Parts: sequence; structure tokens; C-alpha cells
Amino acid sequence: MVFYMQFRPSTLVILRTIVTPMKSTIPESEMAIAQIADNGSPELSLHGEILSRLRDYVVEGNIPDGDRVPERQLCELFGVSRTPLREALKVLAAEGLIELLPNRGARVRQLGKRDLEELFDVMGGLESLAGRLACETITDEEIAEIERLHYEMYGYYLHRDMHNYFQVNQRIHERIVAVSRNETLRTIYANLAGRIRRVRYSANFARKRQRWAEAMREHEAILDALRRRAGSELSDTLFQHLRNKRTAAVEHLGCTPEGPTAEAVDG
Amino acid sequence: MVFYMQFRPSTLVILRTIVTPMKSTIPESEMAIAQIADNGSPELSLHGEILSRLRDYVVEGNIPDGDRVPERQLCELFGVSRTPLREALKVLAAEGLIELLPNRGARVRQLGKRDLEELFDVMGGLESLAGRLACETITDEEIAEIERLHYEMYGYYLHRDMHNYFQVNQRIHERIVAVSRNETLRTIYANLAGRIRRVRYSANFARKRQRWAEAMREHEAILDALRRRAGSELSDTLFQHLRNKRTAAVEHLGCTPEGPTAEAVDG
DNA sequence: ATGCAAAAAAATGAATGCAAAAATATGCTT
DNA sequence: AAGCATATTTTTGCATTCATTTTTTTGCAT
Repeated sequence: MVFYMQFRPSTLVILRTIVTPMKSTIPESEMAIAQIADNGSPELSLHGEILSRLRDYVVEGNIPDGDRVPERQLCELFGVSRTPLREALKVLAAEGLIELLPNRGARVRQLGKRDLEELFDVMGGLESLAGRLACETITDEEIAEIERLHYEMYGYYLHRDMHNYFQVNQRIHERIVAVSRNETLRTIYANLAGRIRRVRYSANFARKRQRWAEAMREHEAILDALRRRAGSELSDTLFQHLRNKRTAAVEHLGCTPEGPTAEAVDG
Repeated sequence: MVFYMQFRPSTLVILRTIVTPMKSTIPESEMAIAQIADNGSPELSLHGEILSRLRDYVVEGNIPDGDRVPERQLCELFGVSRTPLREALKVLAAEGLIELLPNRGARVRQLGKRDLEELFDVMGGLESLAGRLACETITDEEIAEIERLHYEMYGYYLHRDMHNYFQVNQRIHERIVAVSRNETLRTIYANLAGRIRRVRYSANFARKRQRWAEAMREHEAILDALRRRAGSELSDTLFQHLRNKRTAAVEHLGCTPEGPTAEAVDG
């Protein structure tokens, strides 16, 4: 007996991995699968796929803050049954991206003022740690690379190119975390960064000229401490830098006040 | 209308929560649920229940390091079907307590030398952050409480009472994290603490007399900086303290070398 | 015996099914 | 018509089922 016609998802997984290299003969009825295959990483389990995709989906803001997560719809969108999707929901809840309501599914976690303050502070603590660790082992080449990024960013600052400034700024912070040579730290940092990605971005755009100049000076100090491999000084400087970012972000949030408390109270 | 006799699992959840009113540790991911459910019925989901119990089960070392997690056995042990248990497994994998092997279930994650170093450093970074934040808002009463714990611990040190010393020591560190008034930090800290709980404990028992005295002096310095609310100084001191703990722990691990690399290679 | 291949058994991953709970719609009473 | 209670639909949580993969056992040849 042959079941080739029975296009169960698990069968498709195999097809996918075989087909992926050529990437051209994917059946038209499996669009969802095609999307998955597109994502270059060779994810093995459907659970991992869905987790990754759902996380992106939420982080990118496809579901409004505080809204319920439409389980069934997402199943259709991703072309999977509820089981792997629900597994992903539990993980995202553990990550703090969504909340689970008893017998009421999940909803996108709404970040209030306090949540943001806490997140920025923890990010600050982690970058602070990263800087300290980086000073222990960073090579001249790595410092040179961060210097290059720094001056590239300075160029964008001079040209008032906010978008590219933001991009390079992010890369500098990521590099510092990377050269700390601590994978555990990197994972946790990436997780938190995901949670505040949207806010961070918009907060940056709302930056006042004043704050921008200040941030540049702070980055000078960061680079300086890094060059001298002054661990605790860099630690302090990075934390203060993030503290100031926090202030800017929370101020910006003040314009569009979205507090989770309002919803929590009515229940 | 009353359906008490209909013992479906979901009904049992309620009964169970009534029977076990004092949960030792509310899992961080369930905080929101606990809060929400608090107004009215304190009903936890089966998922949360199993997650919490399975986490404890693994942390307490009921499964040898690197061993496969026996899915079916655990289902019988906890009296649930595979669905909620598997959901818990995914979450624990995300927390880093276990690893998922494609088509081969899960196994308890084995912490090698490098993993421990990284974990201790991140713990150090988080405590360092906690100390810094604590200095911003800590009250005299809170300092007094930590002082009390400190002198209690000192007493155990003088009596060479390792067990109680360890307990109070833990509580001091937890208090510092608590008074940082950052729930996000507290959650992440608790998560990491869980991962290294066993190692940390045994490492502490293996402590050399020399290291013990050193640790006491470090704690003096910590308390001193806290009294003066010297944020960055406390930050440095706490990190160095954890760095020294790391050294002690890794040295101890050297006696019983259990590296995950050995297993990873054979596959 | 020892090593390998095939078959049986067990375990895994994911879909489906089903009862309880929530959300929504409908029908009553005032 | 407004308010409330009941019926219907939808959603949710978990158990069960099923195809696939891995592991173990069995049989066979060397």
C-alpha cells in the first residue's frame, strides 16, 4: 500500500528537506511549507519552526498589544495543527512575550511603563556585564572593528541619518555582547532585545537632538573605556548609557500611554 | 448544578490545587496567571502544574545528567497525558534545563566547565545589576534586614556550620535581588539559579577553608557598599564575589569531570 | 560465538477528537 | 426597548490516535 497521496505534514517535512536545495518543485498546495523552507535555517522539528515563526509574527506587531492570540487562525496561517502551535505559545509565554489566561488562551503582553523600565535596566545590566567580560579577552582586531563601526555611526550622526545611525548603533551593542564570549549571555540578551524591539525602535526615532548628541558622547566614552580595557569603568558607562536610553524610551512612551493595568483591572 | 462526580482531568486540576494550597515556588512564567486567577478561583492550568513539577523533578536530580527524559514514565508518574507533559518539555528546553533531540525526545542538559563559567558570570552580572539598582531605592529597614542575615551567616561561619551558612548565604543574595525591585530581573535570576542549583550546592560543600574566609570578607565588603549605597562599587564587589564563586565551583567540578562534549561527539 | 540484516517493539511528533469553559446569540420578562 | 436568563456557537485544554522514526530483538550467515 502506498500513501504518497496522503500529504500529511510530517511527510511534507521530509519532502521539504529533500526539495529545499533545488527549491523549485514544491507543490502549489503547500504554500505554507514553502514559506518555511524559505527560511534558510535547517530547522528539524515542526515545533521549532512554528516557535520561531510565531515569535517573529508577534514581535513584528502583527497582533495588536493586549489582543488575544487567535489560535485557530494562526494554525491555518502556518498550516499546522493546534498541537505544535500551542507548544510554541507556552514557550513564548515563558519568554514573557505573551500571557496565558486560564481557559481564555493567550494574549500579547502589553508593556507598560514599569515593564519597559525593568527591561531596559536588565538590558543595561547585561550590556554592562558584556563590557566587563569583553575587556578580559577582547583582541586589538575586535576593538578596531568596533572602532570602525563607531566612526561609521559618527558619520551617520553628522549627516543626521537616523535610520542608519540606529542600525549601526545596534550592531555596536551586539558586537560588545558578542565579544564577551558568553553564549548564555548572548541568548538572554537576544531574548530581551526581542521583547522591546518595537519600542526601542520607535523610541529611537523620537530622539531629541539633545539626547542624540549626548548618546554620541556616551559612545565615545564607551569606546574609550574599551580601548583601555577598563572593565568596571566600561561596565558603569554602559549601564548609564542604557539608563539614559531607558529615560528617552519611557518619555516617548508617555506620548502613547499603553498600560496593561487598565486591562488587568477590569477582570 | 453540581458536577463533582464527573472526574475529568480538568476537574481534577481544581481538586489538586485545593489539596496542595501551598506551592513552594510559583513558576515565573505562571506569575501572570496566578495574579489573574487570584481574583476569584485560584485555578492553575494543568500545563503550569506539570511544568512546575517537572522542573523541580529535573532540578532535584531525579534524572541523571545527560540521560534521556522518559516521557511515558513521567506521564504515569504525574498522571497526565503526553500533551501537557510535552508542552512542559518545550518550555524547560527553552529555559536551558533540558535539550531536545530531533526524533529522540529530550535529555537532561549536562553542564560542562564552560557552561558553568558562563552561568556564573551571568549570575554575577545580574547580581551586580541587582546591587546597583538596590542602592537606588533600598530603605534603612531593608539594609537592617540584610545586616541581620549577614551576622546570622557570620555566626554559622564561626561555628563552621556549612549547611546553614549556605542557606543564609543564598537568602542574602536573593534579598539583594529582591530589593532591586525589578521583577524581570528576579525572574531571570531565578531561572539561572535553578539551572546551577545542584552544582552550586555541592561546590559550596567542597569549599576550602581558605575560600570560605575569603567569601566572608567579600560579604563584609558587599554589606559595606550597600550601607553606603555605593552603586557601582557594590556592582564591582558583587561581580568579583561571583567570579570567585565561579572559580571555586569550576575547581570542584574538575574532580568529577562531566563534560557534555563527550556525548555530543559520539552522535 | 560474532556480526549483520530484517522484523518487531517502543518511542516520538503531530493531528484529531471530545468534554468543559467562555463567548456570543437568542429569547423571555418587565 | 432594556435587562436578564437561557440556548447556541466557538474556543480552549487535554486525551487519544496515527504515521514515522528510532531502538531493540530476532534470525541468519559467517
